[in-house]
Amino acid sequence: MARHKTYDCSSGCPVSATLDVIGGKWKGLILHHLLEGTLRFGELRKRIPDVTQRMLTQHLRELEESGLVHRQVYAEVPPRVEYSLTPQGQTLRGVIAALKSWGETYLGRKTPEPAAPKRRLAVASGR
Amino acid sequence: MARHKTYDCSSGCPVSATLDVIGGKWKGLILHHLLEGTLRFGELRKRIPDVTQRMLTQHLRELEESGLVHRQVYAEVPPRVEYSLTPQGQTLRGVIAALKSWGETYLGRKTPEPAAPKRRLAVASGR
DNA sequence: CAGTATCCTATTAGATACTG
DNA sequence: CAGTATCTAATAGGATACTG
Repeated sequence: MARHKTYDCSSGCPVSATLDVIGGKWKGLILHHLLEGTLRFGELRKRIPDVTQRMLTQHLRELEESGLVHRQVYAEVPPRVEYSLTPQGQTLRGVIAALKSWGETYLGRKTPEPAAPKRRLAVASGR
Repeated sequence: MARHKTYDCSSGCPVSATLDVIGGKWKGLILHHLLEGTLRFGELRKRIPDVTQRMLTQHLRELEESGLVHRQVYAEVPPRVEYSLTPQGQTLRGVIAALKSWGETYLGRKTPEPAAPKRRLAVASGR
């Protein structure tokens, strides 16, 4: 999501810092797939059908700048570019796993659209 | 971030689902503070100085709609509203902890602005 | 194949003022 | 105190066309 700038809760928001890095619309997915191995640009596209070329490129660049993804360009023709996780990127495995596991439970417990119970009503007599 | 809509990788992106729910600019922080106990609106503001009133309200509403936060309104004057995590919200504890822990290491390993090594250079002779 | 370049829309967030 | 209402600015994201 490239919120890498303004971040003044100086050295106090590791939670936000992590979300800044992995919180783009497709970054979770990209990381998830790269955790299973090196992939070429086109292979990533196939695994994430709804991402546009532009967004995939952009997010990969951001992940690269964050030091999580390595971009290996082979000087061939046709060109070949392989993406893989850096050692630091690999350390995200546990985090992604936690997100995935929680999400599975959350999606399981929740019907797609609960259509809000009634909105704004939860009053108690003051004590 | 309220990307709760378009989400067609039907039942396949629990990672994204989780990020949709906790990925707002301030949601991680809000959740983090509420994990330590019930807080009033104003108390949350003090703990997250840079959030605007509007954003805090909005994110709290979204978290409430996601079923993670409970909003308790006391019919007093001056008004008092307390926010706490629902049981489902509590289940996020491990996730937030993982984000926090990873973020601490990440921030520790990374100087604020590495000023990019040289940009776009990582070629290898094709094999 | 693996991108860039443009253009454009939608979503998010911030500032400021007002209120039950 | 705990919000709403407006208005505006900044970003993120998408569509499409073109290229080394």
